[in-house]
Amino acid sequence: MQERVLSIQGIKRLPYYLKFLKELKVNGVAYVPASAIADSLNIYEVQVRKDLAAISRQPGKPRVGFTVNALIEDIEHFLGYDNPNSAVLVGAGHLGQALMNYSELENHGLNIAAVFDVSPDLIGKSIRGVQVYALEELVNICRERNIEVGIITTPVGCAQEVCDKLVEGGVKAIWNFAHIYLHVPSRILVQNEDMAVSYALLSNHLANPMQEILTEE
Amino acid sequence: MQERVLSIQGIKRLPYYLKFLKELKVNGVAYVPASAIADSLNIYEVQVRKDLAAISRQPGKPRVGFTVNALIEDIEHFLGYDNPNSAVLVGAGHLGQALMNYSELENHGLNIAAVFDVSPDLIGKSIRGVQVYALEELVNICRERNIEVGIITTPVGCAQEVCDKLVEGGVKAIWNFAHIYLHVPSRILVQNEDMAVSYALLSNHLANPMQEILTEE
DNA sequence: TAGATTGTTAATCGATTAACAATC
DNA sequence: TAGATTGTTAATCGATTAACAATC
Repeated sequence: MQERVLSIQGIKRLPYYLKFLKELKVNGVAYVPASAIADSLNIYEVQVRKDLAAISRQPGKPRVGFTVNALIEDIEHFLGYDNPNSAVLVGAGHLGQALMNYSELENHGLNIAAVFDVSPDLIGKSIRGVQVYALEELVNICRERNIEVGIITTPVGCAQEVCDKLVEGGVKAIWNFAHIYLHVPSRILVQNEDMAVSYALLSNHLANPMQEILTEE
Repeated sequence: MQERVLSIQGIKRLPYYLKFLKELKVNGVAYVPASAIADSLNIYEVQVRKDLAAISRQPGKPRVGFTVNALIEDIEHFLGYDNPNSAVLVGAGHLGQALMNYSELENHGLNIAAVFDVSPDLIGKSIRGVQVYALEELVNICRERNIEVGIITTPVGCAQEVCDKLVEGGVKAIWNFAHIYLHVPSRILVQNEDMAVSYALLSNHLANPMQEILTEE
């Protein structure tokens, strides 16, 4: 029997599978073969089958395919979307506010419990129903409310300092949008979302068009 | 002789090397060994050496290391930061405005020539000195000004439609921030920057802490 | 000279792709 | 039954890591 292990690249594909499956569901489609998922994303169907074999709790049926509803549930479960996490967001600039408006996060189990900023204009107000606090309160509020995830959308200059406070406050993971390599204890996961890295790939491709760089991230 | 080719993962590391090297330069450091770069990012020094071997135009010197200034120039050249590209940005919400404020992009050769939106409140105004136009003008302005890069920061619902217009307008690459797999002719590069993908990795890790997922993107 | 650091070649690891057997 | 689709095992490809020779 195959080991039920999914590659990191495979995990990255799951949100796209999920999006496609939800569209099928809305259109009332009950079953889907791996080939249809593969076609929608321009990848090989074997890859889809391997990914699904690692995460689906019921096997696909020959001549029929996979049950759309079951697959949606399995992917959501594997990605932990049924496992609520409490978070704080630090840095209420445009990027921070873009995240606050991204309702998918809430649907996927991420509850932003508090926002932090340095601007006196924002402190004490609320954004999308979430209170904005001064940075000084970060450690205490994280501890009191048992916060698991810290989101850093500050300027790069204070990102490490904010990160240290989040760690002190006891978070398990940091979602970092600043272009900096954060130093953290090894038990903490840092997930980087770095526009500078994404731009580097784009710029490099435009400067060296002979290189074959794939469209995937 | 080694082939001077850099892996995609290697390209993703370059912006971090660059950031570290610029800090050294500010501090007046003239030479740096690969081991110092590796230490700053918690990676193996052999990996740094391989990456640098692929992009540096002068070799490193035994007992001394690499020249900081030369390395900065070589990385910037390899990433195409000395190769200016003209761009348009579609979708002037929080995420779009965050990008407009990200001055690194301009320093790295990306000039945003025009912004597009559907909101009558924004059309005709300017953001950070860049004029906001109605979506109807997208194709024409791309053609007239020879735009090379289209940036999509719209809601997911209109992303494919905007993408089609950018392709019609003749862009070579699309920097896509919407959670959607864009269908484009094969000559066009799509660089995805997808928060939903990044979040999936984070959420999966929190739900299955036994899995060893690395901190790198 | 000895030692720090470089660059290269070979080995390992991880992910994708190909070939094929199993099943409804 | 034939054929569509599944899942698995083996082969290939790409990236990292280890071992080592070269140089100032």
